Amino acid sequence: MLKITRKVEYALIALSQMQLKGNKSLTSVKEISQQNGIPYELLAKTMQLLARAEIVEAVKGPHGGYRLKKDPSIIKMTTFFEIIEGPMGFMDCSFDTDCDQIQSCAIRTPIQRINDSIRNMFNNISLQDITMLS
Amino acid sequence: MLKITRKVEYALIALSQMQLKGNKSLTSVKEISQQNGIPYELLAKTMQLLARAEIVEAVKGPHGGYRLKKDPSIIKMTTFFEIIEGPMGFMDCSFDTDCDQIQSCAIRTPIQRINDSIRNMFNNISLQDITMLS
DNA sequence: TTATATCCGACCTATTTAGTCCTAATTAAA
DNA sequence: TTTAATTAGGACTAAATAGGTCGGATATAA
Ligand code: SF4
Ligand code: SF4
Repeated sequence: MLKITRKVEYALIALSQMQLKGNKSLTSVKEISQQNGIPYELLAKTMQLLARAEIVEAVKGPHGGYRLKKDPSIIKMTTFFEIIEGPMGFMDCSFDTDCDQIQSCAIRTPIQRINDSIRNMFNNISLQDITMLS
Repeated sequence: MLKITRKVEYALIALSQMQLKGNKSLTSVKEISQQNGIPYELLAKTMQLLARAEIVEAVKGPHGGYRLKKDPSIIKMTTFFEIIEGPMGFMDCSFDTDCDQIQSCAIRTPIQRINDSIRNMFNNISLQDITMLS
């Protein structure tokens, strides 16, 4: 419960490694997956999500790979999570309205406040805060 | 991702309802499950966890049920979550040491800080903060 | 032309979450 | 003393999510 997924972890590791190399040079999925013991195909798909969202830029062909496209310091963790995993919410009713109890639910309001606090917290953490290890 | 489970929600709803009735009278699982459209057996098992943890007190037999045993204002949400779902952590390495990358992992430290912030947040929210609707 | 990349969907597997079933044990009340 | 209502708890099944794999397409440097 309340865990991040491997895909998110892998993406963070990848970006962290790319930042180390500087954002001029390209880093391939192969390189990242080998150096960190991450399943190639899964990381590849995750990088594709980041490319679609224009977090990184892809260069195809031999000696291709990815490079950072946006400054990680302006990317919120909330955004990052949702690029990879889709809508994020503490409970179902925070992003869809399918719950039967939604009218009479006694805990919805207080728990929604917690949801907001968490979102708020991740809105104030940037990708840079995690990938720039210190 | 980052969602609470139904068991946690059901437990919160149950406790919320019990608090409304006052902590002298007993509330049965049947009553709670019917009034809130919650699966009886699942709620029953969840209440048993709370009883073992002495959050509530059980009374068997006809007209039996549960009543609050501890003051909800002194129970941290962290504790509550872990009673129901077991060890809570943002990633695997925050409560077990089985991850292969644990030595070389570039993101462990910064992400551990986030984990600590979340724990800290839930250490400062009491059960009462959620079950006493306002 | 070939080898090396990303791209992308379909698929499979494992794990976790959610829900069900069945059989005690306890006890108030008929 | 029997019956019905309640909690206790294990075994099981079903559904949803997470994690991982495969195959083929597209682009491009050498
Ligand atoms: S309405 Fe209540 S029970 Fe339904 S998802 Fe929201 S918090 Fe949970
Ligand atoms: S060591 Fe790194 S990869 Fe492993 S669980 Fe911890 S954060 Fe995730």
